[in-house]
Amino acid sequence: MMDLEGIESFLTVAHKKSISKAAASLHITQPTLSTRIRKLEESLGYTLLERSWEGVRLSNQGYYFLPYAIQLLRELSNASTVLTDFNVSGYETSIKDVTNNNKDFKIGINSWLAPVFTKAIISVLSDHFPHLEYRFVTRPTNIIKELIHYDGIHLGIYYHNEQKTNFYHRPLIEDDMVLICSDEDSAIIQNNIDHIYKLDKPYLLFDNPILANNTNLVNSILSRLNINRFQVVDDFNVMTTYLTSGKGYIILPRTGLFQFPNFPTSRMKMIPLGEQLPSIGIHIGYNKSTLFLEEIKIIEQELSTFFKKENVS
Amino acid sequence: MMDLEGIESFLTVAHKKSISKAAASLHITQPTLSTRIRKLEESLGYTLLERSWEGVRLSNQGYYFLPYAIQLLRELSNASTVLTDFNVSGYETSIKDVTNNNKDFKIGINSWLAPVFTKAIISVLSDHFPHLEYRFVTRPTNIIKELIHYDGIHLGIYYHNEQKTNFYHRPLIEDDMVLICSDEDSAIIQNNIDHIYKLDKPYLLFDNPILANNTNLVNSILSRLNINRFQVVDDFNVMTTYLTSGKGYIILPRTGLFQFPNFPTSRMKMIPLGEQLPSIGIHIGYNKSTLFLEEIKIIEQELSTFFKKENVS
DNA sequence: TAAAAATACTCCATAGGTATTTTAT
DNA sequence: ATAAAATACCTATGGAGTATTTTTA
Repeated sequence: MMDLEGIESFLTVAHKKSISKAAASLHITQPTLSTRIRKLEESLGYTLLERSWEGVRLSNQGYYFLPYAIQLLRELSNASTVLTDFNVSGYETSIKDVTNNNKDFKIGINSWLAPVFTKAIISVLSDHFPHLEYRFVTRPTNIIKELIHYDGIHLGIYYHNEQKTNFYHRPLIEDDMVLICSDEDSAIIQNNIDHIYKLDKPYLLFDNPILANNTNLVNSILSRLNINRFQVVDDFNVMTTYLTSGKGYIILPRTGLFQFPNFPTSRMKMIPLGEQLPSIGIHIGYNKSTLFLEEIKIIEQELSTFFKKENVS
Repeated sequence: MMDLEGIESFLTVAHKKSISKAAASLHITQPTLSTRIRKLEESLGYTLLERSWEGVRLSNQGYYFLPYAIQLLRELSNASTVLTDFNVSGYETSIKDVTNNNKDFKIGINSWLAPVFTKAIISVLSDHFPHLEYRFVTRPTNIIKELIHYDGIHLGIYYHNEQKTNFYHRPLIEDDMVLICSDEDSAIIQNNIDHIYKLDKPYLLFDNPILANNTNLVNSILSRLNINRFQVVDDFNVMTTYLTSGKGYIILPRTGLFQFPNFPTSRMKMIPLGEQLPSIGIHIGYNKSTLFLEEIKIIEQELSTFFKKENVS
């Protein structure tokens, strides 16, 4: 199994651009570090370094892996910072609220769906359970699903994807896909996605975690539209800049529009794709053995009737 | 050093609520799992489980740690999904763009600062280097700093914090802090933060990564304003819902306002704090030995003059 | 040929297993 | 008394070191 020390070592090698030098700075021998890195590469299944007599340089995969390596290690230390450093700084009584979530009702929501559902949920809860303590956990779909499985949250709302669930879940509403592009480009496309080849622009592709959570969906869109050129983007704000600068176009669930600051703007157009692409389901899921079954039932029911009346705008 | 297997094991224990049962499902013996978990607790520095004769349950820290454990493991598998699964699905030539970032100019920007800087940077680059291939990397401040250090990006823009840097960096602009609250609450506060005690509402506190990246800043705000009650929030959209529902207030750098969808709205007010709280610097940083020094110099210069003219709105 | 990484081989630290004890109700 | 976790002790795998070989400009 993989060791975090191997990942730390990889970072040092990336910085020193040499296994020998990195080994020296880590106070271990060169062969030790050499095998450590090779072990890491083996357990990952791809090569991180390109070796040469002058030292090493990162491979494409190594470059892609680098931010994940850093983030992964920092996630650990961030959690520990809150749990250790913070609790000693004189806020013992109050800062406990950060971590004292043992008995709160915890609602997990996919990040893109937060603006759609939080308001409705808050109002249902204050109507029916005014004294209930609750908290939202906002993460990508797969994390929400795992949090339900591991009892880290009591209720989850997420986009349906290929990943199996071993808890109860059912669809809340169906969301359709829309195409977002600049004003001028929308005139070219004329509501028909088969015209997108006319745009000589890249498809804007969200990087992880979206990409890994929706490999099938992304693949089907790319092949349906014969897309062979794209630009990878890792953030909604950057996406907005690319779109308003006319540097590309993207296909999203309609609910994703809530992520754009100040949508609609004059520089961005939304084209509903209706039947041209399959819709995507938004699901609600929970363990039936949860403590908060009563609360969940009411939320489930209220959200269903709420969305029967008015569509997602 | 910590082992990912220990973290996986912790998740199984969380699910099974018993070390013995988790051990059985992992096909290891109970004492093995017992010591494995204790090793994990020792290296983290806090207790994850509350043991009893009926089994185990998560401690407060265990509950807080759980989403980090999941996210950390999935980060790894997400990176690998893109690097392995994706490359075999018939898009060998095009999907390479996702990972083939070996020679692109990579610009790291703090997530909150992306809407402030990306547009300006894109226009500088298309003016001066129309053929340059570039890419934005949007992460929390500390990740951006580490990415510069490990040569994962060539240029970074981030909020200045206590963490030391071992590369060149200098301030671009100073940002002041603002208080955001509901319309009614702003009438009570009257532009003076010493009146916030009059609001009988929690301070809305961003969870990690913001929290771990700004412990000093957060501590100084909490003690300056004598805040002893707060609500932890992990997402800007959820924050927006809390604010517009009048469920709390928050203090942010002014540039953070760009994160709110549709700001300003009628239900939210911004109160500039001016001299009442210290300002926060926005820095630009890079390794002076980078390949893209020419590009960086011009970006640095253009951004400086750009922000001398017009303030951050 | 020289400077780097890889390989071969030995050794010991530690993770895992078995048997047993402790704990709490 | 029982069902769980913890402890003691032994064993064996694998990570780290030393010495040496391979690689490539």
